[in-house]
Amino acid sequence: MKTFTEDKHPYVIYEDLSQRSAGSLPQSYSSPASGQKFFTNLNSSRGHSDTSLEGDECPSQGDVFELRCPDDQGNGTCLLFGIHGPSFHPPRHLATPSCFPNVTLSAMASEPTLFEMPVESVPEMGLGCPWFPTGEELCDAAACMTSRCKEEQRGEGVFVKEETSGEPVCQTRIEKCQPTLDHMGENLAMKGPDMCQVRCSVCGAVMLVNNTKLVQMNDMQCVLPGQVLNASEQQVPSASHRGPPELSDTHEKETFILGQMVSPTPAGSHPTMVLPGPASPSLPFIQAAPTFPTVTCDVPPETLKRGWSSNSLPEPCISQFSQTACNVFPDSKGLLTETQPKIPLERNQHSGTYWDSGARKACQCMKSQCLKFYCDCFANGELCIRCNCANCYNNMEHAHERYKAIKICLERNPDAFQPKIGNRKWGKVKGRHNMGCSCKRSGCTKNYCECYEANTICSSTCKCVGCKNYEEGFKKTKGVYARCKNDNILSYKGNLYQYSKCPLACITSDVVEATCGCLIACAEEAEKEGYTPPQAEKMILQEFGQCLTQIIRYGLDLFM
DNA sequence: GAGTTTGAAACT
DNA sequence: CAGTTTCAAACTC
Repeated sequence: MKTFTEDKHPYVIYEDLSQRSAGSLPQSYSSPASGQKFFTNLNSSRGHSDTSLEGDECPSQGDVFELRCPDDQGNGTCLLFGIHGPSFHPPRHLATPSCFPNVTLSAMASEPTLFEMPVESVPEMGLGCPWFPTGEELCDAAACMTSRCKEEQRGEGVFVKEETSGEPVCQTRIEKCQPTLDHMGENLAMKGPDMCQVRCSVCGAVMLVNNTKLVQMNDMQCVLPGQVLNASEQQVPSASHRGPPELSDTHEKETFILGQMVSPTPAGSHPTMVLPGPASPSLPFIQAAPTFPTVTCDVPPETLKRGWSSNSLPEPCISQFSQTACNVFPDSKGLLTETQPKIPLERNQHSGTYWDSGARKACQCMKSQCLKFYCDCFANGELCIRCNCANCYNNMEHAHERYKAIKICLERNPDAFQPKIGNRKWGKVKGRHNMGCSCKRSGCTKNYCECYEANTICSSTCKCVGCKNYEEGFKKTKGVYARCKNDNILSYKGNLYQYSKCPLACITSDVVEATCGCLIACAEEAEKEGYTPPQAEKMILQEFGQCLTQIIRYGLDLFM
């Protein structure tokens, strides 16, 4: 194992893949950034790469890991695992599907896809961090669960999923659950109707869903091709389902269900179909389930015609899993169709992501295929759902193209999908725009301005001209500074020429005052945020550096 | 709703 | 890296 630092991110790389396969790799390692301990799930007996992170502690902010796990041929498959949280927007990490058979992506995509994991919300589970895929990945997983399968309802809430060959591969049961809590302590059930739990009785795959939102999923491993135990024929499973013996053996020996190691279903017995009660101690994470990116499916359950019952996983979600993404809507005759009416949302309906509780803004991209940052959906890391776009590729039907686009963006800017608004707070407004704006005509007082649109004031990172986007209270107390630091300095251009041709002449008393204003504001902010003196000092120095940079830049501009 | 304006993103 | 083009949202009429 090698640890090194590249850019700001520490990496851990397993170079000797045979070492890992042999099981000699440490069962745990420490984050080079935080010192936190991680456990690697090194169950190599399954015959395929299944490296995952299942530690008793969660990754911390800033941790980025790169793991290599071998595929069946022993080739190293690169897995990037980045943790940038905690933040409201979950961090992202890249993973190759083959590395995570437990989330069944291997059956869904041939290319890596984005994972997301809200590190601050991981509950204490005893066995460590489960994977918390996005709604998108949940769709993938569920699609995997349903791919090659057809659903057949056998009794209320019980479904047998069969391969098209007719051999059952998975049985699930759906039951209503008691309200679950997200990491903010909010009651998810308060946000939506019936909460259901979907569990595969064969392998323990678990999803939490409600009528409109698929909330959580755990262990979808039963859907892996060749890894699935035949529920009704466990004693003598067919070769097509058992897969390599070692896979099934492993599967039978160790199955993680809801964060607990449980005994496998006894051979020959009928799989247990009764779910533990919602308050069952065997469901520790349900008590404090983290908030998930949710996928809204707007088809009323009563309109569903087949498959899942009205109090279960809704049909549109299933559709979305296979990426006819919530496009199944009842037509005038009440029949489900694929022609979803595109519903324009109100303008300025805040462009919240699906992390927000509010409605998501629909894009109207015409030429970008929604695979460029022109598209807000794509830029927010979302799939286009109910958008008014044309020739959209920002969906799982074009997962390959989408992945490529994501990859390009990340290559161009590794933080491309990080939220643009930082956590720093200025008065009542939200944080700062990380990149700053470059407005020239709008005065930063219209929604053209990203800072203004995000309800943030412009900062020294902005390159705007004629900025009027500053905090009013600041204007009264801080004088010159209040005119926006950036614009403030720019505004001296005219006067500077009058003084001298020395670049230092740009450091007028006004500029000094403005700079001091910046620093004082920074100090006040640090105080308000409760930063420690070293933190505050660092923050102020950084601010000072930015001010100096601006002064130098504009000074040079003026006298060149 | 069509046309214009705007600024971010993409491109050169 | 700067200038230009493309793009989609915001805005105006």
